[in-house]
Order: sequence, then structure tokens, then C-alpha cells
Amino acid sequence: MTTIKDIAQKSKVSVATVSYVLNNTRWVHEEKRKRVLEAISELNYVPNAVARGLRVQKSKAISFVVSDITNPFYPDLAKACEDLAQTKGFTINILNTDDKPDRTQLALNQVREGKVDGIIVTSALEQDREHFQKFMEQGYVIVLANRFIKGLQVDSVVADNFSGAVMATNHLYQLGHRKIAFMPGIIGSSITESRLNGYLKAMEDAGLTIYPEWLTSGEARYSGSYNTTKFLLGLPEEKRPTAILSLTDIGALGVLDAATDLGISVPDDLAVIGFDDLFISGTRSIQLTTVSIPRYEMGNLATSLLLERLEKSGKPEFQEIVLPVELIVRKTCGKQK
Amino acid sequence: MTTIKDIAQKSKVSVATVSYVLNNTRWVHEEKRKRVLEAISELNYVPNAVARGLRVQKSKAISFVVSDITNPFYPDLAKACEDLAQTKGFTINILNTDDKPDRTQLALNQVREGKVDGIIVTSALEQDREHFQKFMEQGYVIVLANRFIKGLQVDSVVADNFSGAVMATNHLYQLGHRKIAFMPGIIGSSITESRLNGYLKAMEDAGLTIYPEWLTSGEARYSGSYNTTKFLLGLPEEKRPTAILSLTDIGALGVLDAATDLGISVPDDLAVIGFDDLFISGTRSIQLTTVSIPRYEMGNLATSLLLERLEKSGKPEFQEIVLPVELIVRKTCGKQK
DNA sequence: CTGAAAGCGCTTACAG
DNA sequence: CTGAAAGCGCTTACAG
Repeated sequence: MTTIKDIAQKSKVSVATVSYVLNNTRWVHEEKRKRVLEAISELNYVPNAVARGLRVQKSKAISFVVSDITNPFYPDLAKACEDLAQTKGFTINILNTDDKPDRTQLALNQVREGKVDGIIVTSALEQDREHFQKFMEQGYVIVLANRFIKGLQVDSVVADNFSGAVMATNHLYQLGHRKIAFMPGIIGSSITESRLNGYLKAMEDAGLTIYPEWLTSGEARYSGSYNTTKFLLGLPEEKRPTAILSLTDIGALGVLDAATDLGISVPDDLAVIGFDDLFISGTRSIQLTTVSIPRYEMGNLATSLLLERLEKSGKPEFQEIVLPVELIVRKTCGKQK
Repeated sequence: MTTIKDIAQKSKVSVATVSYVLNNTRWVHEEKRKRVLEAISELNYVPNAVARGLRVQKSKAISFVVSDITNPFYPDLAKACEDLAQTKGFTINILNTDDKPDRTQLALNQVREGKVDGIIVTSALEQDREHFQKFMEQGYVIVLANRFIKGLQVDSVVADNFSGAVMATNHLYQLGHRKIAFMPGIIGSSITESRLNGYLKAMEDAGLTIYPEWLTSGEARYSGSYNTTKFLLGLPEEKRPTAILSLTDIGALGVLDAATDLGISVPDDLAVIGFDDLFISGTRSIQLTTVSIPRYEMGNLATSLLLERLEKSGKPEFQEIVLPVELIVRKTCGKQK
């Protein structure tokens, strides 16, 4: 491995000078400068980032934590993060938590260990609150994206999930549906809560009744949604929903498949709406009506918030950004009944 | 920030001793040991990984490079990598190349800079050959997954793409198809090449003719495949394929949608087969016949190859693993004609 | 304009 | 069983 010392020797200057030309951080006599540059290219030298990091106490890396990168929702976020980070010379670490709090701790430790300078978490849960609180008190920087934690003072960028759920529910109502079920996701997630609240509000405003059986899911993935749908569609006539609002598009796929397997046709006998607007949802074979979440923008903003806070170590106001969402009407709700 | 020195002072031992209890690397008198442990938990100390990394010349991190994490094929690979890496205390960096060679260079530099110990690249291209060659000559470690580079001496784990294409083509042939088109992907990728060769071989063995127009794609994504399909289906009768073999499932979705938009029904008027067997492909609305690629296993093996090579610095034989694939027959090819 | 030297926070021979 | 000290490869006050 060739180091700065080798370059210094070969070009007959001090290591200091090499460092200065490397970083362009002070004027160096043209001739020396040239010698240094030559030595660098001859010896194929690339500076050691770890040594530099130790010295300047910065790693130029950030962690991006997701609950499951395998869920097509997250790669878009991660991509946005990497795209921006890369232009600033930052490297990005991915960490899957599977929504397990101890995995999130692992991510926090990456910054305590100095491996990364800051962290973006898209998988915040209510039970993380104290850990995050303490983490920030220790002076570390974190920004929340996608899911926030109520009342926690921290930078965050989320979608307007409440309004999204209201819009979706109203859409169903306007189409003539009166028995509208909502399938919540994991508890402790602000997404489940905001969307549930939006649904509840819209149902109440419409004077519709909600059967407790409708709110049992707790699992927004494909198979959980598939099973819940079979349960819902097996309910006695009066309680059997004519419309299902799924927490995610992936979940909605489970709803669709369960309906198919039950011989129930969508949208004629059942309306379904998802959340996210994944690429796949727009496909001719799916045509899912859904609430679109601006994922790329969310990842981008979260990253720029983090990078900003990393630059200026002051303690400016925390920013809580809420991104607007949009109802994308396609084919899974059908026409006016 | 609290350092090993603080712990040493507080517990009245040397920093060496602290280090030894931290790493459990030599026997320490029980009493001192206890004092150290107490100090650690009282001061909430966590060792600095960067300093350690500099000292031992290891970062305990690896890079995982993909062409585009947004393509649902890759997250499964990445997940496998992280799952395994995490159990060994390794952290993983994700880097998207968009199939641009200079981005790949960035990844190589991450290891030259000491940020990561090794690298798994799933997006190798023929034009990377020399860079990888030199990289390895410099003593750095790399393993190729998914795509390999012919003749390059390096650890690799890929799927048996050739056989997959043969199986797919034969399936179509047995169903009665005689005009079977193949839509290649990016050139320089071993995947395009192996699958193309498999297709060519099967077509030849069956004595079928191939029109050059059939091989024009060069784009395995959705929109490229969509457009190519429109082109193929617009060909004069004799050259118009009755079956299309897409390089990927995502591409096959484009084929499906183009057919739909053209009013051509699948599988009655057009058979389509993909590659990958993404989750979505098995869904009731898609039911895509496809060649399944064992992604998770591929990521897992690649990671364990890398980790192995990182441990034993000797130069054992390079391993070239080829994973078997499977034809998953679903609904997009229909019955015997 | 330039260099010698301290120091970032660790680990690990070396000596006792 | 334990400690003082060198050193990993850089950057950056400090002094000239």
C-alpha cells in the first residue's frame, strides 16, 4: 500500500505539502506541486479515507435504514439518498431492520462508532423514541423519513398520510360504498396511525359505521393482506365490506389475489385502493387505484436535511416537512354504483 | 466524545488493559476488568471503529454494487448480502452504477481508500475487465455475482443463464411456436450473452430461422421492452413473432402491456416468457411464465466467498459457481397450439 | 511559501 | 498479569 509518505519521499517534499496539494488547501510552489502530482500518478496513490476520517473526525458516510429493502417501496427512497449523497462525496450504508428495535440500535451504533456521520431512518417506530432522544442529546444527527415519531424534536420528512386516507375513503364513499374496511399495518408506525386516523375521520364525517373486525390486520405485506382479505370477505353479509383500503400497494396485491381466489371480482364486487403507487401498480394487468407517495422526493429531501445539518453544526430549528399526496384513480374501484 | 483514554483514567488502568478487556484478547485481573466494564457503561462508551480500522487495516465493511437498486431484482441480492454480513459484524455499502463504468470505478476506489475491505459487484460489464484485473493485481478483493466476465480469474457466482434460455426456448417450441423472438439487454453483460447464446442454440437445434430484426432490443427495462414489442408486433406477418423471450421479468411486463395496448391477447395471440421470477410475476394478475433465478442464494454465496477470501489472505483457487435455474410455467404461454 | 511535529483513537509487540 | 510506547495514515496549527 502506498501512503502519503511514499509520495513525499519520491517527490522530495514534506508530507504536509503532499497533503496540501491533495486537498488544494494552500498554495504550493508550482514545481513541487508538479512533482507531487507526478509521484501520485506514478505510484497510483489514493489517500486513505480512514486515516483522514480519524484525523478530521468525519467519515463522509451516512446510514440509510429501512425496514426491508426487499419491499419495492424503499429502493426508490434509497436511490434518491444515494444520488444526492454521491454528488457530495458521501458513501451510503444500507441497514435492514425488519422492524426490530435492536437492529435499529445497530444503526445508531454505526454513528457512535464513527463509521458514519449521520443517519436517515425510514423505519422509525414509537418504541424507538427514547433511543432516538438520547442519541440526539449525545449530539449525533438523525433525520426521520417516511415515518415520524409524534412530538419528537427531530428533522423529518413524511407524506401527508392523513389526507391521503381521507381522499381514498371519500372516493369510495362517492362511488357509493358504505361498507369500507381499512387494513392497518404494524403498530407503532406513524404511517399506520395517520392513515387510520384519516380513514376514521372520513368514515365519521360520512356517518358510516365501522365494525371492529375491519381493523384487525396489523400486517401490510402481501400474505398478511391476503389472509385478512379472506377473513373480511368471509364475514356475514352485513359486515362484509364492499371496499377495502389497504395500507400499501403490496398489501393491495394480496387483497386482489384473495378476491380472485374467492371468485370475487374487482371492481364489480369489491373495490380496492392501495397506498404508494409503486411502478407495478400502473401496469395494465394491475391498474390499481392508489394514493401516490412521493418517495424519491422524500428521500432526496431527507438526505439534504441531513447533509445540511452535518455541515453547519449549529442548532437551527428542526424541520418537519409534510409532502402532499395524490389519489391516482385507475381501475380497481370501478364506476359509480 | 468519550474515548478509551477516559475509560482508562476512570478505571485506573492503562489504555492497553481497556483495549484487552474490550476485545477479550488477553486475561485481565477480575477486579480491574470489573472497573473497566463499569466505567464503560457509566460513560456510555463505544469504541471508535475508524481508529480501530486504521490500526488494524480493516474496515469491517463491504461494498455491494448494483446497476440499479430500484430494479426489484437486486434488493433480494442485497438483502442476502446484508443478512450474512451482519452476522459477521460487517457493514454494507450500496452503490448504484447505472451501468456506467466510471461509477464502478468509484466503488473500486472505496476499497482503495480503505473504506471497505472488499467488494461484490453484480453489475460487471465486459468493459470493466481491465480495471478489475488491475484491481486484483493490487491485492484487493472482489467477487462477481450475477454477471461474470469471461476468462477473468476471479471468484464468481452466477446463474446458469444459458440453460435457462434453452429451456425457455424449447418450451415455446414444444408448445408449437416457430417464430420466437429474443429481446437482448445491455451489451457487455454476460447475462445478455449467455441467454442469447442459449436461445440461439435452441433455435438452431430446432432448425428455426431467426430474423435479425428480432435481436434489436438492447434494453431490458420496462419501457425499452414495451417499445421493442410494439416494433416486433408491427413486423410483416411472416416475421412477426408469436412468442417473445424477454431478458427479464420487468421487461416481460413491458411486453405484456404493449400487447394489451395493441389489442393482442396473451397467451392466445402471443406467448411471453421472462427471466428472474420476481415476486410480482407469481401474482394472479400477472402469472408470468419465467425462468427463476436463485437471487438470495446467489447473494448469499457471493458474500460468503468474499468473507472467506477476506479472512484467509492466502491465494486459493478462484471459485466459479454456477447456480441451476428452473422454468416456472404459469399462464403467459398458454397450451399446445 | 514550506516543514517538523502533534495528535485523531485505537491495538499490539515488547519489556517487565 | 500489566503498562509504556510505537505506530496505523492522515491534517493542521505552529513556527519559520
